[in-house]
Amino acid sequence: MADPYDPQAVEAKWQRRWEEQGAYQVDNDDPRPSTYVLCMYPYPSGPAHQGHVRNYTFGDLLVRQRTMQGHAVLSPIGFDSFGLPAENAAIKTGVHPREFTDARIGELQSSLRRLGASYDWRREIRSHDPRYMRWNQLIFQRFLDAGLAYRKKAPVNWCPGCQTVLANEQVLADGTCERSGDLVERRDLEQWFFRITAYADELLDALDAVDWPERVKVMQRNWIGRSEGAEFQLQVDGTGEQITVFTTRPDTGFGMTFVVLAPEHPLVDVIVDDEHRPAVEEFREMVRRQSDLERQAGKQGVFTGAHAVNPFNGKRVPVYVADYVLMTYGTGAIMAVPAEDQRDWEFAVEHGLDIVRTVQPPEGWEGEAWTGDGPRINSEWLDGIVGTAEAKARAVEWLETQGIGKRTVNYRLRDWLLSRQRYWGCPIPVVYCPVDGIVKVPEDQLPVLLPDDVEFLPTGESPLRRHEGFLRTTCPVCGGPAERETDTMDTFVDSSWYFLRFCDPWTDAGPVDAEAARRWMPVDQYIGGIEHAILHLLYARFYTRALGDVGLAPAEIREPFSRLFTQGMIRMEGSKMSKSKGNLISPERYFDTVGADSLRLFHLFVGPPADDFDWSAQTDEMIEGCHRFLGRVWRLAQWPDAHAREPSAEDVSLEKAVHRLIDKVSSDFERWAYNTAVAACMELVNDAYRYVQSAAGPRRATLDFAVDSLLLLLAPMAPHLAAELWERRHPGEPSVHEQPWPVADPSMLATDTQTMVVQVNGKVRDRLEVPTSISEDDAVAAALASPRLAGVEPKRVVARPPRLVNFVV
RNA sequence: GCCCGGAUGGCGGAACAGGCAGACGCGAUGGUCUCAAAAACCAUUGGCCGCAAGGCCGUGCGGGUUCGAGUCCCGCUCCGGGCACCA
Repeated sequence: MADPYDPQAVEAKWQRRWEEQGAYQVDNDDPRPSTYVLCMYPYPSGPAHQGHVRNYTFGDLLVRQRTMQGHAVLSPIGFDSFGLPAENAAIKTGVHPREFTDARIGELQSSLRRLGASYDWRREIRSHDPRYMRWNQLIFQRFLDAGLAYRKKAPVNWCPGCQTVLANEQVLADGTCERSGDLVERRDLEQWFFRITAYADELLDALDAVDWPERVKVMQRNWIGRSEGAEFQLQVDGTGEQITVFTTRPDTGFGMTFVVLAPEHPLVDVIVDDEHRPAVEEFREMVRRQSDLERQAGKQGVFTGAHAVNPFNGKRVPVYVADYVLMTYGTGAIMAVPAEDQRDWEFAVEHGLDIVRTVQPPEGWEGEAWTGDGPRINSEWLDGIVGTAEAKARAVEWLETQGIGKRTVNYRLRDWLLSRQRYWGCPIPVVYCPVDGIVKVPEDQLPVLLPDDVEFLPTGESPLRRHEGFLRTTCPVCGGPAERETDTMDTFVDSSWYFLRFCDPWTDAGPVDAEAARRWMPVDQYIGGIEHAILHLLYARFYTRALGDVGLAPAEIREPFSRLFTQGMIRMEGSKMSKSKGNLISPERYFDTVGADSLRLFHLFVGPPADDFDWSAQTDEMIEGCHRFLGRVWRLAQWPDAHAREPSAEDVSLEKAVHRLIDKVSSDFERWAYNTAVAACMELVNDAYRYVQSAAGPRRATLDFAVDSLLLLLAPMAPHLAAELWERRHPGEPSVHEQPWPVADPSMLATDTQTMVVQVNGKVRDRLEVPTSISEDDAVAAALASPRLAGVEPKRVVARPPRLVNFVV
């Protein structure tokens, strides 16, 4: 009898061998057709968690299968190694973020190797590697040259306790600082931005062509938030001032009964009259102190004392300042049409302002704004028009002929604020000179490195700010004293182009080698968590285009990821699995017991890869079940006795089942149905056990075909076990992963007979075994002959041979 | 509030194109082997009625289309996610 299945021994052996052989290293001049499979590179938080296991199991399956299918598969890995947790750890423990991060990377690497994931480790990238930082900084400077990076004053989250700016993610839902608990304020500070809005249209339109999950596309579309409308000018009564407003409903202009400016709008100061100035000032001050959350609480506002003229009907309307109008969208000013906008309606009711309907609402509609379609009323030359689209077009045309407005498009998307007042990130490579202003650090001095001799204190302020050696420098232009930029880049910058660097991570000539990028890009399959549906994926799409447009990458590569798969999240009792919640279940304990193959198989089997799943009390038992299955494969593959004989009906039947399995697993892999692929393999093993234990016993050739096929199919799923069993069965031959992916013989896919359902009025009355090729007449005759249908006199017959016959009585 | 998903046995899930609901696994029950246990193997396992043959009910709820609906349509309920005063 064969030795028992010892996953630890088998897995260690094959992991060592793959490592020694460089099994999944691929060269850029590899003659085979190219495939680029990429899992989102991880933030190194320590040993892998189950979310990593899931992600890298899916990726590894694809890498191994495509390799067996004859492709040169680029499968790189790296680490998104800048970020706040390392800095927080430094503040807490005094360990330098670099030391901390390198240790976490070591742990995660070990987990990935023990999982049996196959990478070209020669191409590894770490965001905090000076060789990567150099190019990060060069890209920034080229963007600066091209006007794609700029600096401007922007409202930011300011924590008075920590004396620093916070990222949005660090502000809790109740508007307080996650660290100090202080109420976060808004402050206007100079910040760096990337001009992602310049690409808004292209980023939106190109979504149609990518093979991505529809919900991710929808999220990106909503995030970009394109809305078409018109901008036009209003005269402020008694002054020379004009207010420009943006609206998506120019067709409702006759219903404008007031105008609202955002509290931050620069015209407020100019148009407010003396009587109302104190109240307006007080209101603006109150809004300035409010958090976003408070601001959303209600609709408050005050009258400025000024009036504007509605150009549609020449009427004087009051100008208000209100918190529900945002300076950051459109022009920061609106024409308020309470009858057709619910927010304006509420404000009008609160302040006793006029409401004039310009679209006739349906019968019985009252007490609210009507935003639907309907005949125009109170609108002079628009009266009677029913279609909103037509009315809009007419209104815009009118604004244009009057010379006071034009058709415009607005986006919800804002430019990308990339500065972070943090230490553990890539320094922004500029200096500030009192004479020459913003000056780039000369290219031959890149990268600007982070100084090591810094103190990490719980003040929240970046240590760079207090590091004189870093801060004080000389101006590259005039040689005079200058101050270095102490902000670092958002870590999303690092992850926005790493996939391009993977194509040739060695080149010294620039961030991206054009030839290598042309060979591998775009990524054929990108795999990662749904939590990156918006930011990372949008930034990467922007970066790929911008790099092309500034000449740092081939300009024809626009979309970085042609296919995207977003795996579901692992939850525990309904909440997202994360380290901060302390609910991690380490994969290491499974590696040490049932082995990596069993854990991999579990993740493939537990449910659809795109769905979330709950890690529950039952999960260990299910992993145990996968281990049990692999044990059955282990013993089946080394089944001691089998005979040589002419194939019997049972032999042919098993062989056909194997062909169907090959067909099913292949197509299930393509449609991300790993769970049913595993189930089908289990079913075949069950069949095979019945087969080998039958009275006649197994036929050697049939059993070998079944087992070898099974091992080939399992090779991407349970790679260690498949490799070990294949080697035992085929000593001296190339390994299972070097074999071609099996292909089913179409002539063996068809079955001779199948079950036909006989129904009466749609209810199953009998099941008959019939030839697959049965004719309609024969099917009906066979069904009628069933003793279970005695006395049935059909009024109508629905025959769908060979699946079903239904009699209507 | 708006936009997307989802709801199937005790549990995870399957049913890919409107045609056998519950594949596969977990759990449970019974059996074989064993001094015993573990492991392994075999069998049963949606609910109700029935000795049985068999029958009835059953995919969140209420309608509808169809010979036939988990699947399509209309109206809800609940759960999850995204966006959220975006003019």
